[in-house]
Amino acid sequence: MRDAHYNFKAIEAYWQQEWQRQRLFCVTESADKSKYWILDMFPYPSAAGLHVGHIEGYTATDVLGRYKRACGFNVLHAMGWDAFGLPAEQNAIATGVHPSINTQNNINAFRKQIQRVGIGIDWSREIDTTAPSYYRWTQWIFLQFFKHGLAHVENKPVWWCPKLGTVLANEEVIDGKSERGHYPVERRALRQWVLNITAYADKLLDGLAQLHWPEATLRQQKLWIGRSKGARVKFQIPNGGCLEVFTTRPDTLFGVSFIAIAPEHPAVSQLTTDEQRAAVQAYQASIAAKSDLERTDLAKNKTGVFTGSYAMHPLTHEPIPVWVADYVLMYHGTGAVMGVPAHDTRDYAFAQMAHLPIVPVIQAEKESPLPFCEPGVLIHSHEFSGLPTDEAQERITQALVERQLGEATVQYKLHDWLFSRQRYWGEPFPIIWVKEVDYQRLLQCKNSPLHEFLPIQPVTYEADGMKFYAVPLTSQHLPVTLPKVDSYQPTEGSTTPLQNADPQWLNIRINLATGAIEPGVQGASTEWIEGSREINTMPQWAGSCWYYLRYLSPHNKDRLVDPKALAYWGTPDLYVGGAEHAVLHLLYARFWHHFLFDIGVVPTSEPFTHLFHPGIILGADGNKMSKSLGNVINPNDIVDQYGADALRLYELFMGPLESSKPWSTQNIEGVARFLNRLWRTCIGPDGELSKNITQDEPSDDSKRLLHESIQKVTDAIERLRFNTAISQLMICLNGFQKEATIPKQSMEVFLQLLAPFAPHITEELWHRCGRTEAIVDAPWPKADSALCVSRQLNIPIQVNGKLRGMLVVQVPAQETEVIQAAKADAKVAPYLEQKTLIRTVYVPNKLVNFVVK
RNA sequence: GCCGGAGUGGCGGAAUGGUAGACGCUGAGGACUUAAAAUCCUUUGAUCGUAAGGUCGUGCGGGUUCAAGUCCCGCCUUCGGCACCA
Repeated sequence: MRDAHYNFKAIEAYWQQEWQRQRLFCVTESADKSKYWILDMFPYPSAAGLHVGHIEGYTATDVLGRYKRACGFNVLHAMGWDAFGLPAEQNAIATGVHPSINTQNNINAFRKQIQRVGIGIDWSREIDTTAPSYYRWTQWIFLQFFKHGLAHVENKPVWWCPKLGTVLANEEVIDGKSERGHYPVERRALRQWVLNITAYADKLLDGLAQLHWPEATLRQQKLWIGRSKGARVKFQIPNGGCLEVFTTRPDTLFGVSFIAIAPEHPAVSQLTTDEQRAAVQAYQASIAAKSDLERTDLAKNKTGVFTGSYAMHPLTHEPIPVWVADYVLMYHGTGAVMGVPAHDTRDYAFAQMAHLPIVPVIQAEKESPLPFCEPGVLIHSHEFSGLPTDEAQERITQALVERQLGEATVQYKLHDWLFSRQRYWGEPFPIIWVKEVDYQRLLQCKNSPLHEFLPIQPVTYEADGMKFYAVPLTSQHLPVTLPKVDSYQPTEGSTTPLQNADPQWLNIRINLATGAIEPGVQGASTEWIEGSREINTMPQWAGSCWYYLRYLSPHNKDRLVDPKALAYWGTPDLYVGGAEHAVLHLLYARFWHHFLFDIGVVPTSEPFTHLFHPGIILGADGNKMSKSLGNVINPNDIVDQYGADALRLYELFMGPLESSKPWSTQNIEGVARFLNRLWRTCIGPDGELSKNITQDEPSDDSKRLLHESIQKVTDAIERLRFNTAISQLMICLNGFQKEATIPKQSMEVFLQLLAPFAPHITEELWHRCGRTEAIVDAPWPKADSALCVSRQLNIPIQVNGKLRGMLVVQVPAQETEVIQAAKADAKVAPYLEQKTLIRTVYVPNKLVNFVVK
């Protein structure tokens, strides 16, 4: 292969094949080398193929990986597929073809695309969340949650999306629409699996402190967890019992002029007097008819109706009117609030609407209009008057505790994680539902293998007057694979496509003593209990919560992750992926990892200590790339036209990695020219190494340029400022070309610097220079800082901060000499005449500034 | 509404408080060519001036400093996030 012109197609194909053949990027634990683990958020293999945005991220990590490797690190860079999820299932519904077929096709296309841009991946570690050998461990982790009482079943109002035929987690609902597909959602009460993430709220919050993450992402997680300290306060109500409210401002307790409860609050009908019943019921009906979007519209005026009842203030014993108001949300706190109009904006608006008293109980430092929502000093608050907010909160809470009418508590915005979907293409739950009597028999059979994941508190649900108990299958039953079904069509209510599976799969019996399972209905006996399988599947997030761990020992059959591999690789040194996962994936995965830490599976509590979000690549029109706008760039077309190296180089040259930037096919010409110029510089018209590449010693100027480039490129890669690294490489090549000849040793160093960005062309030229090892395995060049300093410098001379002249000085320059010369400079002197020199600022090797009057 | 990021030539963007606009694109002029493409050279912030050179200039208004794109205060625009969370 001795092309005279830059035949990127042949070069790229050849080296990609060669790297594969040599298994160049396959790594193993190696005690004599430091590890560097670089992790990309693995993609969902969509039918649309890899996006230029994916490539930007993978190229960035590849550049870092190749660079670290040249620096002597043992670099782990693996790839996998987050392949469960709705689009494959929607396709299955439309075509009747099993989602796994479609998924495998997409995976093959994605893998090929990634290989085509030359990303250095250890493909021996490839994982696929839909492979039974993988989801066996997803199911195993679920069973651990189950065993530790963190997974249970609730019949609760959930977001139901009729179009998708499934429920969605809070996080998957945006403005009353599904995150995927933007279909309307509604509230429905359904039986659901729930993971108790709120039990980890504090750990997830506290753990943020040790993370090197973008500030905005840390803030988003913090706000999402939404920890608020406050108190629960009981207001006694007429027919006995209490109305409990949550407040973060117990210090304003004496300013309560009403209590507002959510329209769905269970105490509404008890509290409603006969005179008010019609009005309250009409109000409830009007709220029920509204969508959540309408209800939560901030701009709307406050509404509500009086129940006719009064609750008793816990400290003053005064009667407080109880209102029903839809600005109170049933799903937060207790679904009831104490209205303190003087010190809460919402309560203030409500009180004005309802003509309720507004009693100030907090004094502001200076005159402030009501509502005043800041801390201050208490007034009109009996013995607590005069106390500052923070002290009053403690004292008043204490007073409530003494009367058993309140307690200090912490409330989270974070809700438990809705963990089941009424769909087909997801991990089946390894759970069997049995009757109460059978569960009791299981409990008595103390040596049963089925106790492996049995929780202390049974997980149950009731239907048609029957109570069902969840029995966890054992490790030996895993994986529970997806059965074949005739129809993937989503269903109404709480049935799911798995309901259509073979009854032999749906109904099984389990041997209490041995844990053996047999298909179909065969009747119970002394040894066997009968049950039916859970027919929900897990949400798409499940598989992505722990995939990175599997990269460390992807083929291990006995363990989720090999502890030896874990001890060597630790946690990823850098995790790169989109900011759109700031709360969803990153919070869920942290939760799982914290839990795995608690049960001793992993040695650290946090999975991702260093995180980076690449910016989005927009269409040439500045809009987000989308089919409907017709501004989508297909990376395959770019690779065909300009080559993978040009694509890689351009994507990183566009701008800083973290910022969003528009695509410009015109600008890619620039980097393509740069690569062509490099080729022509190295290869002569005969296809051999150019005559201009010589064994000469480099000139001082070119030596300085090279070492300056080593320094700048190295520093830029370390700081992920790839765009400036590339510009320095362009400067370097421009400089080389000004010389009559280029020393081969300089060119080889230049190729090494460019290699992480444009691995194919540099590998080719490197070998044509006569080198035999892979360019990534040549040690990264070191800058000689002594060579970087120029012997001559241009020193700007300012007068009163304005540039007036330029001085050329020899480098070890004496201050007095420089200043003398500066004063004497023909362009500067006139500005100093007739003036008094007040001050002379001299910054060595930088500038001179004369301050005159 | 609240919280955060960002505003620099015709465009993408550079610039540890120290020569604003590196590098690239585009445009203009030129060389090579029968011609074109490719390539190479010159030039390309605005403005005044024949020129030397001057003045202005990093969203707007102030401030700190010998010196501000960079730091501080107050706005505007824009992009994200949250959105009655008590």
